[in-house]
Amino acid sequence: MAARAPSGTHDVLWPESARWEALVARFASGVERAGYGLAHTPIFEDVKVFRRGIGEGSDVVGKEMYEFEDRGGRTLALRPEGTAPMVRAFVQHRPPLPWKAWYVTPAFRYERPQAGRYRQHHQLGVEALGPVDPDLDVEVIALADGFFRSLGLVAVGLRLNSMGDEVCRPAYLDLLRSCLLERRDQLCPEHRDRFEANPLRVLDCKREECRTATQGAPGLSDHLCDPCRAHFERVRRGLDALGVPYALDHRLVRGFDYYTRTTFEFSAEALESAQNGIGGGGRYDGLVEMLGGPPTPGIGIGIGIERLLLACDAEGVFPVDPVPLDAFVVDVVGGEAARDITTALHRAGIGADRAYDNRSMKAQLKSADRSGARMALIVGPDESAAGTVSLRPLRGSGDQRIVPAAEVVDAVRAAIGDLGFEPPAPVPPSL
RNA sequence: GUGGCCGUAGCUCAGUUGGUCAGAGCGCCGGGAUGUGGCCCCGGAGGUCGCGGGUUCGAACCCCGUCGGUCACCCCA
Repeated sequence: MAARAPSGTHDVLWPESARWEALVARFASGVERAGYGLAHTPIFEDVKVFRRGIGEGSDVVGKEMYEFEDRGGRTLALRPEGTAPMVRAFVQHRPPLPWKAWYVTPAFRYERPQAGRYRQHHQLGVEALGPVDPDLDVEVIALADGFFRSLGLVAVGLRLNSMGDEVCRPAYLDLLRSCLLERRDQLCPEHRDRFEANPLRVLDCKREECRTATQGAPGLSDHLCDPCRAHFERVRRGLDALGVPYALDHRLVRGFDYYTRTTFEFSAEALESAQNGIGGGGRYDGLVEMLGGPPTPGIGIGIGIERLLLACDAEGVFPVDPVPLDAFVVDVVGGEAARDITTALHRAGIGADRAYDNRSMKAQLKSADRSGARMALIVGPDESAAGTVSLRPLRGSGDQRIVPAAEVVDAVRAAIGDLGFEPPAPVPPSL
């Protein structure tokens, strides 16, 4: 049996990997322009980092974590999401507030794979700690919105809700519980006997029974305390002012316990598969304390790279454009010329590849063509004897010509311009 | 964790009611070309038909199991 990647994981090979790089770069330029700095944190953490914040009762902590014990007896877990580790890093280092950071990371969850859902997926995200300012919520949401649009995506929906805080949420939950108790018989079998622990789940249930049973149920956003209501209104006003479209959705419930106040979810409407959530996040004003830090509010968003790319495919946007090589060296007289010329080109900052194993000219030129290189540099018996190289354009227009071997680097550089391409960027001398 | 569908060459797939059914296209390698890629033509390599049992005179084709893939539920990115 041939080895293969574990279930739910996947390899990202060239040229798809180029698209990933471009996506990350696009995100980075957007958020760094807004003052967010890149942070790398370990891929695994003490399992408590996740248990405390995400919540023991959540599916992610309860049954989806990749947990393991290391040789020292520590119980660790591969990160199932990006926020908790970032907050842990904040608690540990206490950078000055406000702390605005972004990340790109794999995330691991033991779930049954399906379209747009993987056991290892990758997320881009930002976290902003310190301010309670609703404009910070607006900033984070607007950054994500702008990022999606910059990719060319059009069919992206944004749903918005408020989870309240420790003041108003408990009271609301009691209200909702009693309401559900009255209509218990109308709920779906799944929730009939288990809405006590997390009644919000019922609002999020997609079954027809629960849908109709909760038709007139109270929405959390209608039962917010004054500070939460004011915060929510200012977030909405900010989004309105910036022209970021959204829909209020009091059924929007997110699976992590740490969320307070503003929560939101971006979905790709162009995706026909079930998993169309491309980004989600919200405020977590109690999370820093849960992880042992001083009371510090915060807000963040996580964006799924795989799903985002699927959404781009569905809309036919954000295509890959791999950077082509400048030259491909064809050497049919032993290979020493290929070795020397490609190295000289590399040292000069010019992209060059070559054929190996002394194959036929036809085969080498075929490789040259497939490589996408802009020109072939041919060294055959004639050139070898004359101390020259034949420069044959493969892309663009131009005639084949013969140049002295000693001047091949300059000739290639000149030819790049002649063929109408951008000149190669200068490279550090060490390369 | 539960359920539907699927599992034939590197890739996409044909394979009629079980009896030359081990194939095609693409890709790959080589040749046609007097040293010159892309198009075309010719040839070649490559598969214990996921694996293990069973039924049968005979199974890629039927049955059971198993592994893998895929989609959906759940949940999330």
